[in-house]
Amino acid sequence: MKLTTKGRYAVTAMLDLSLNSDNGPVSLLEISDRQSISLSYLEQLFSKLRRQGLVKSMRGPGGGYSLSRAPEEIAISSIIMAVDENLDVTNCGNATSGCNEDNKRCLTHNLWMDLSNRIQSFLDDISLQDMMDKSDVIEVAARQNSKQKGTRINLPDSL
Amino acid sequence: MKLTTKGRYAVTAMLDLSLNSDNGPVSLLEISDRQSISLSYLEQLFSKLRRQGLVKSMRGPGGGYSLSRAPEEIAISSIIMAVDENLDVTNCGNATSGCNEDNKRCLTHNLWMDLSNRIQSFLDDISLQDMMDKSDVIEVAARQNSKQKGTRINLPDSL
DNA sequence: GAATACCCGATTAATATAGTCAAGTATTAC
DNA sequence: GTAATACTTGACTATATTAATCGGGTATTC
Repeated sequence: MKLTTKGRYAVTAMLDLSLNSDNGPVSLLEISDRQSISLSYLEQLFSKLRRQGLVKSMRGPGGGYSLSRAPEEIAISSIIMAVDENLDVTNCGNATSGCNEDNKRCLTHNLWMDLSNRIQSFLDDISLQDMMDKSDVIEVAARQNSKQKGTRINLPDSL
Repeated sequence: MKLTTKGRYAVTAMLDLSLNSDNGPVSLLEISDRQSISLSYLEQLFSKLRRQGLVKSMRGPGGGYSLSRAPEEIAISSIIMAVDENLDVTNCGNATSGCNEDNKRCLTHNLWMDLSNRIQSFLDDISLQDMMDKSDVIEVAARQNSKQKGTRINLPDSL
């Protein structure tokens, strides 16, 4: 489990998507505008999110992305892991052989794996819905929405 | 709160230090050998750890580093934060002004700060001692120790 | 005073992050 | 069916961070 800006971007984008998905699919261009994340970077992120089954894509005019399941069902951890492909946080490449065996250095491997697992299970318990429910989210989103033309709730970046 | 390999190195080194501090100060050279972390990189890390008051240094022959307080009193979070100087995980530079105000994008700022805080308080509750107490740590350390000449318990890297 | 080991700054190499560019393909609307 | 929309993909580039290296220090012990 890594916590990087990349993961933050992904969580931000997914939150934006979730908050704005009342009127059908959301295009990456919209998210790019609202969150000030470059379109191409979003494309990279959503390519991974789609392959991990977190979002569905619809092509053509009016197309875009939508959540593939309810926000209650999407854990923050799954978003972060989807874009942080590099899953092995260990130096030994998570090698099950030659690591615990033959005197290879593996003590902190276990330690870190354990810590990593605990952080992950912590993030497993926080869903997209949980984050949407936070009062300050609703406040800020509403305030920003009132200042804009569209009917959709807007989600700022700075994630 | 960021989780990077840098922080992992620091936690590894601190664990090694903690496990081997029975016979006085531990030199970085020892840690370097046991953990396969370059000496100069350790110097960089311990420079920060020392400035943050987590370790004490003693110069001269027989010198080295020692924990500045009991391992029960050292939270994993404090180690990671000591070496990850870059504390603001927000894009707006954690600006208290101009962020919540004037339509600057700051919703996910709050969200991420909250998430970051929750992760941090989670890591606040895990001490160096907690990690030392783990059974697999003791097992591996003992096994490795039995295969080496020195009397000290050895801690492998791959953190 | 020689050996040890911390201390510090500058430099470099490797990797990851973030963004760009360009050429696609599928779908919708007309 | 054609044009516009919008996703899809891959290659490429710039920047930042990470990790390591080097070369000189200073303090301390023996």
